[in-house]
Amino acid sequence: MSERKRIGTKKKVREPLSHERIVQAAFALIDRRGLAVFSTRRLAEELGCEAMSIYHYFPSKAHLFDAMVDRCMAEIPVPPSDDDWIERLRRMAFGYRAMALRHPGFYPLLAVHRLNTRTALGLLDRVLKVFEAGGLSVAARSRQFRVFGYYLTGACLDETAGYARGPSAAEPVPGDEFARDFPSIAAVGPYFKPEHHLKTFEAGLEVVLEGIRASRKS
Amino acid sequence: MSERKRIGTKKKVREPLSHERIVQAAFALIDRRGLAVFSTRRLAEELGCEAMSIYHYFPSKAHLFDAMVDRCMAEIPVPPSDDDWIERLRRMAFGYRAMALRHPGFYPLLAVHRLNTRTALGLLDRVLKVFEAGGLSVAARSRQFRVFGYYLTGACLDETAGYARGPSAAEPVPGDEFARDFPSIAAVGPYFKPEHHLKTFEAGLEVVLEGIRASRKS
DNA sequence: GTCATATTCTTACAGTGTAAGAACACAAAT
DNA sequence: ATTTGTGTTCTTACACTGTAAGAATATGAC
Repeated sequence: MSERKRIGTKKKVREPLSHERIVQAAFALIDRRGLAVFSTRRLAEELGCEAMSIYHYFPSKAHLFDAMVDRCMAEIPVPPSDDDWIERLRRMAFGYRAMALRHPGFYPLLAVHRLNTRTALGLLDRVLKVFEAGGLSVAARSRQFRVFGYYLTGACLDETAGYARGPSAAEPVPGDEFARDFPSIAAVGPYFKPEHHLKTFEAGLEVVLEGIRASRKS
Repeated sequence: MSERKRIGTKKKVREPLSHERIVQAAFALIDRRGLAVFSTRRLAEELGCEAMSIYHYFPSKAHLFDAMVDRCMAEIPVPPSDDDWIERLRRMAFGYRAMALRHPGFYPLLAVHRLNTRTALGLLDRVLKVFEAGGLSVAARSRQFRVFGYYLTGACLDETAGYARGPSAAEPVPGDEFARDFPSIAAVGPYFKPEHHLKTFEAGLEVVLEGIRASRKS
């Protein structure tokens, strides 16, 4: 690692491309400017290369997205197995949410993405093992696992791309009409701000976890 | 309405375009072939016209999607207010799910769409009124309303575009390796089939509803 | 008929993902 | 130092997208 690239001269020196660098740049671009404006050409611009150069590392945009999904899943920590199983689920839920909030632009894509890479399946498998450790029957843990996932997906989607942020061409209803025609929404409006998201997430999570714990008897 | 169009002759007779007909055709196309292959040109083909003719009725694709979202929201029945409030929430949850399942191709778009049309806001307002009827404080109903929505969104997304259906370029892990490397997933596999979706949805919904009911005291 | 208006189509453009292959870089072998 | 090979990057091209601008057509009023 002595003088392999002569950094600092004016001569078109550039970090060479790599899977890692491309994935990083894609996250940076998407989480900063949104999925809607993402394209291979813009990503290439960000990387300082031509669009087709990316295809030497990823055979298609879909494969790049797969790699990004994989990376997101790998970021989620799985707590040690000597903790209480419910506590482990709670920790993983927070870990999942933290991942989503680190990638607000990308998360909506992850939420509807098929999870069939080894990394993703490995995580799901480990989550299911926690349900097994809790002593749930096959039927119970398959259900509770899904309910757990439903809640996490819905919550993270709302916090990242929620209906206040999603795309829409309709112009918003003006403030005064809004207050008159939708008084119940207006009343809770202040509580819909981001600073209440964590509390809401926690409250809902506890309910879901309580349901999971209770399902052990049935 | 006697002989306005002479139906049945070979002469290029065609139902004239309309907002309604375009929206219907868009639902048909998307729910049959998926969002990925949808385009204005293909929709025009389905309608028997040219792509630009659609723009006389909707100023952009985004506006068409807005109209479709609106229509979906209008399809959800709101139960009469003399029922028990929890029962009303349960009914609306099933109504919402039924809407999603009627439009499996379109739902993923709806799930991340901003809801700021009058129709959509009207529905949200009526849902919030149910929480008010239940006697929840402003803070409690703002939270429980969101948790309710999180669950519905996550569940319907999974049932329509779930991770078993979403896009992915990665080739699936072969069966024998799967059983060896991901035994916990393999064990619950049979329970992940669509015939178990309803039971799972109901189980999770009851947990969420119980949480909502319990939040009245706090 | 003529005319006004509403509807539909033609053409065109900038942007997309990516196939095919040319051009380049650089280490090892001569 | 030159050649060779191999991995990396770029050039060009194509079929597709959403939609702007305006021409052509249909429809009904007078």
